[in-house]
Amino acid sequence: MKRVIQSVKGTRDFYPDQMAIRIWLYNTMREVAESFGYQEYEAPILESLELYAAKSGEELVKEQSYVFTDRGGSEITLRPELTPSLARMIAQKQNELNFPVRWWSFGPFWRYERPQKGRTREFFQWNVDMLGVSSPEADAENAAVLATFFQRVGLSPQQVLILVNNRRLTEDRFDAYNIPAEQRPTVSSWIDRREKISPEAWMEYGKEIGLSPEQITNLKEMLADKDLWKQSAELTRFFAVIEALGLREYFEFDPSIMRGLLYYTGTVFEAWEVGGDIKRSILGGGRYDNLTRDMGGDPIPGVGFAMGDVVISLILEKYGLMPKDLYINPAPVLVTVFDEERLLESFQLASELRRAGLNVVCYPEPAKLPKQFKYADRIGAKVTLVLGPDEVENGQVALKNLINGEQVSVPRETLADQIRTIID
RNA sequence: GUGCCUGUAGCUCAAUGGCAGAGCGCUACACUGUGGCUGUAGAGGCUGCGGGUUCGAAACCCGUCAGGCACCCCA
Repeated sequence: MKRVIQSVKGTRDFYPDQMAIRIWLYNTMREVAESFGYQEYEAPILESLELYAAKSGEELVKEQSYVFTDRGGSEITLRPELTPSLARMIAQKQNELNFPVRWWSFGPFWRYERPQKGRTREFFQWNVDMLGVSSPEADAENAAVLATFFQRVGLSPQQVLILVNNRRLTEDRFDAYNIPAEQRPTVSSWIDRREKISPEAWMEYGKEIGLSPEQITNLKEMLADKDLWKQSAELTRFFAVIEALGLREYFEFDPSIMRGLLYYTGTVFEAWEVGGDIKRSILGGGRYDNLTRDMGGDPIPGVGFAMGDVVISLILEKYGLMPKDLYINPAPVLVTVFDEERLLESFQLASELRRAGLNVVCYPEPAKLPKQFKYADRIGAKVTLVLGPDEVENGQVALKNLINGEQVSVPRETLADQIRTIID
């Protein structure tokens, strides 16, 4: 076996087929975001480690980030998420921006973890954020962007759901149950694990982290209360807007949604596949009102979500919603090279047609015609041109329609127009 | 970081201790000025790597590297 140098673990090669899918995803995201008036932006891929130290999850920064020391001795991170960069960009220009700001982005991110189904080390992420207002209506409008995305790609509420909770609501319950602040992260992860382990193991774990029987009973009641959101003014207003936008069926209140990132302060949401065999959140988002302050700016409230390309692709594939035959040959015309003597003539013909506005491939060397026709067929060309001795002599070009197999001899002056009637 | 599974032709895989194979793909010819379809032929292998057991190893054992899946965490 020939030795080919391996690609880096957890990365993906995007051959033209896969690139076509990525571009399709990108275009769909752009169209949906722009329909809500969001503007595209981009942040650096390299950031200082310090940027994440404050508020991203501890594991995300310490265990999962790609960190290296550059030649000047600075600690640099390959960005594991976008929100801190966004907060910095907003904080830097807080006096010039026209709030509320609606921004979106789609780019690469890196996290060092063991690759598995739905998880790679290098992935792309769609980020959609609104900053400058703190209203629950802004939360709802932001979340509506992704429900609209689901609609747009053909995912129904029977296939995917956006589960919503609110940090302040949860905090109120924790207050009521006398759970001390330092214990809350542990309790959150205990709640997170409920679906993953057996009820007995879950109860046992609850005792281990120091919850009293009474607290456990209270928390179980909280998790079972599907109407708890009505006690939250924010969620009540949130769902009213979602209702008005006609997207209510995509949303469901779920008191067990916790979110690991530390910077969320209010409404939080995650999307999950309903069918259940893809056990990974499709996206996560929520309100973060202190992030720009933590970057050294004034406190500017914000809300946003991030969706990775890997899980959404799995979902789209599962439901057969990935568009077929995306890769279309950009050049529908192939000019053959009859032989050595006619090579330059063929190149000139191709150039002539390009000036007439057509995308044209010229076979790059003299080869047997069957080989050239086969190549034309494989790349998906629609017409093939032959410039042989006969054609050169009487100023014509043989034009073969590869779709129906018909071939005609055409004068050079009308060739471009003739081709257009076939490829359109 | 922990556990399980898998590494054989370009790709997908078979061969359960006894001659290393199939399908697809590739090349040539049938068809020297024409693709798809069909037929015939051909090329292509240190069975991931290193060691061990055995008369004999792709297979069994040990090690190692790589990949996949699950946990952890998360997009």
